[in-house]
Amino acid sequence: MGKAERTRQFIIQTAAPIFNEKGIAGTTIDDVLEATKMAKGGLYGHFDSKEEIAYTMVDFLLGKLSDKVILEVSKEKTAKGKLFAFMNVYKNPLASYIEGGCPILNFGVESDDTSPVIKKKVKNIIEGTKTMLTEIINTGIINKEFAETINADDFALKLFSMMEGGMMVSRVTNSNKPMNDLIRMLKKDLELHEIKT
Amino acid sequence: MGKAERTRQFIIQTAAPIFNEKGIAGTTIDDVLEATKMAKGGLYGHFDSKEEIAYTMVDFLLGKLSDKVILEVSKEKTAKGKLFAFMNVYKNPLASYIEGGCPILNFGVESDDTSPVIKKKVKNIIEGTKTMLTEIINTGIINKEFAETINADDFALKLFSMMEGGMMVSRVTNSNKPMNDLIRMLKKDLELHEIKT
DNA sequence: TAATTATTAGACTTTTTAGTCTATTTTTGT
DNA sequence: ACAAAAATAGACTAAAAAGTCTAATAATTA
Repeated sequence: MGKAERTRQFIIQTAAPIFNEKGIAGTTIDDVLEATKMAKGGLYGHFDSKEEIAYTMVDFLLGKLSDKVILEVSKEKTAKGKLFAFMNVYKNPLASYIEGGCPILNFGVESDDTSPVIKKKVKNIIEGTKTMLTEIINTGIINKEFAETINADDFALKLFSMMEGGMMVSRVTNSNKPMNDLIRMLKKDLELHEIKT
Repeated sequence: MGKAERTRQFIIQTAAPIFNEKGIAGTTIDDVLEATKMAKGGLYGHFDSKEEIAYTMVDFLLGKLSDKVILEVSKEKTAKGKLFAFMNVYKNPLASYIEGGCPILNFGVESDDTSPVIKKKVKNIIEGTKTMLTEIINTGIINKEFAETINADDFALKLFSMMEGGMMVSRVTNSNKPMNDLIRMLKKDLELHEIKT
């Protein structure tokens, strides 16, 4: 990795949280310059426009969350363990894994009526995540970990939607309690379908 | 209502959907002028600044949603009917009651790290809505409509979070299906606690 | 290590956005 | 209908934002 690529990565890692917190429209190039202590020429040597910067930040943040989820989920062996690990990534919305909360939620809400390009990126992550959760649950059914009473598609959608909705509620109300209550409910719900061995 | 107040209301009703769709940072004064066909002098005769316009739009949109919810819920007599009516306000995220989706979600996500004033407004609506739902459920328990197995606080939070999360998922994926699936699950869930008469 | 290439600083230009001001028009109360 | 008050149009100013350019500096490699 040459100097240019290292600097590019530094810019991305340093400025990405700002985009996650203030949104794309709410973040200025000056914000990026201030955070990175770079001058304009330096920044524009690595990116052509604010739009390109924004797309890069969105890709980086969605990828970072995705990597974290995959890492945590893959540490667990059972379906139940994997689903619990997924939920645990979302606990603590006030000090979330990525500053500013869930980038899926943030960019999803910002882009749905303003940027088809970003909307598509978010859509892909949502569908990938939902598919992953569905497969975990179906594997759990096959392995006799869960009863066939559980509907994998439904549970995956419910779980994901509660994490996203809970993220917003917890962040706006300045409390981790809503999210923790939701996670507790989901874990209990899941255990209802569990086949005790 | 004099001319001034009528014009002010016209501006609010005409421009509010733009703020809901594009966000506050993403909406310009020129957007408002174009939508209302007004000139700058006209607009600034009714508002002092973009900030004041934004606050007014947020209040209007949150109030409009709140009024709609109260109207629909009050039409029903049973707790189950009221909860179903609440959910039905959220169905059809692609052609939502207010253009641009749920203002609680939109402004909650935009303001949580950028505007304490708007964040507070959203927080109040969230808490009011959750309290309303909790009271409906508790009344349902008292009236022997629901078994005491239902936890009012938990169910209210779950219901609300699923509507908000589902709103984002449905809008980003361009499909009402996620929201409709969530509503179906919630109705089924509720009926599990129902005392059949 | 010298030559070549890549990177950076920051002043400058352009564009966009917010906000002001005043002459004119419109409304309203008598 | 008319005088007083309110509202409006739109050119103008101010500020903030994005984006460009070049001389200088630093990194890379032959």
